[in-house]
Amino acid sequence: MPELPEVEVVRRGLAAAIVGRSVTDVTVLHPRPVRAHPDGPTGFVTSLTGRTFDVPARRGKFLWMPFRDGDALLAHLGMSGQFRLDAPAAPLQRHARVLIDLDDDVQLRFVDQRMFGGLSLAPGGAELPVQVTHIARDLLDPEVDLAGVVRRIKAKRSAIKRVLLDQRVVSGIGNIYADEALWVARVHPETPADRLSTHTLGALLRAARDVMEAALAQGGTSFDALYVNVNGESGYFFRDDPASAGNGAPCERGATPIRRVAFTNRSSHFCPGCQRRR
DNA sequence: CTGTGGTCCTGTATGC
DNA sequence: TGCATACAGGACCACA
Repeated sequence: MPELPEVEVVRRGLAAAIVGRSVTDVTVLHPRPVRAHPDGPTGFVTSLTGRTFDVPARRGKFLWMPFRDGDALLAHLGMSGQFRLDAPAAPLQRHARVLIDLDDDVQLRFVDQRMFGGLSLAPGGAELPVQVTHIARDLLDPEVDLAGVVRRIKAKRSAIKRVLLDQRVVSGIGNIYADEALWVARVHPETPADRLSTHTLGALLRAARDVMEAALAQGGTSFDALYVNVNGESGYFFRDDPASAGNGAPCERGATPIRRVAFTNRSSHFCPGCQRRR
C-alpha cells in the first residue's frame, strides 16, 4: 500500500510526464473514486477538460496536480490507488477507474482496486488544496517543525501509535512505518503520548523519517503488487522489521516472538521484549 | 474541544 | 469442492 515514499515516487513520475500537458478528454469508468464534485462525475469531466497541468505537489500522502489557472486536481491513493501512464489504446488495467487523455497522446489512468482512494477538483488549490489544509507537514518537508511536532505529541494522552497516525499532527506515517519507527525507538505502541520524553519522541520521529528516506531512495517499498510507479514497476525496498515479520517471528534484536495485537480495526506488530509498556 | 470506534471497498487467505 | 468469514488499511465521520 502506498505510503509517503511511494506517493513521492508517483509524484516524480507524474512531474516528468504531465507538466505543460493539457487535458483533452476524461472518462469516468467508476463513479466512486470521483469525490466531492457538486455535479458528480459529469461535472468532474467538464471541469477538467481543456486545462493545462503544472508541477505536481505533495503533502503527506495527498498528491495534487495544479493547473496553470490556479485550480488543482487532488488525489489520494488510499490503499490501492495507482497512477499509470499508458498509450490510449493500451489494454485497460482490471481496476482502471478514471482515464485522463493528454494532448501528447498519453493517457493518465487512475487505477484502484479497493477504491479507498479518489480524485477531486480543488478550486484555487494550486498552492494548497482546501481539502489538505488540515494535514500537517510531513517528515520529509524541509519546513517541518520537528520540535513543534514533539510538543503537539506530548500534549496528547492517546496511545502514541494513534498519534503517529494522526495526519493533523504529522503526516505521511501509515500503519507499517508507525510500527517500524516504534520498534526502532523501542516504544510500546500503546504508551500514552504524554508519558514519552522529548528525547524519545525525537528519536521516534527521526526513525520514521530515516526509514521513509531510505525507502524513497530505493524507489518506494514493495509490500505487494498494490504499489507500482507510473510505469507499473514495483519498488525495490524490502524491509525486515516487526511490521513485515509474521506474528510469532523472532525479533531481530533477540529471540522474543513478535506479537500481533488488534488496534483500532487494524493490527500492530511489536516486540514485547524490547518495546515495554512504561 | 478531545478521544474513540465504525465505515467505506475488494481480493486473497483461511476455516469448516 | 464450495461457501462463509476474516483481514488488509487511510481518511473521515458520528458520537460520547
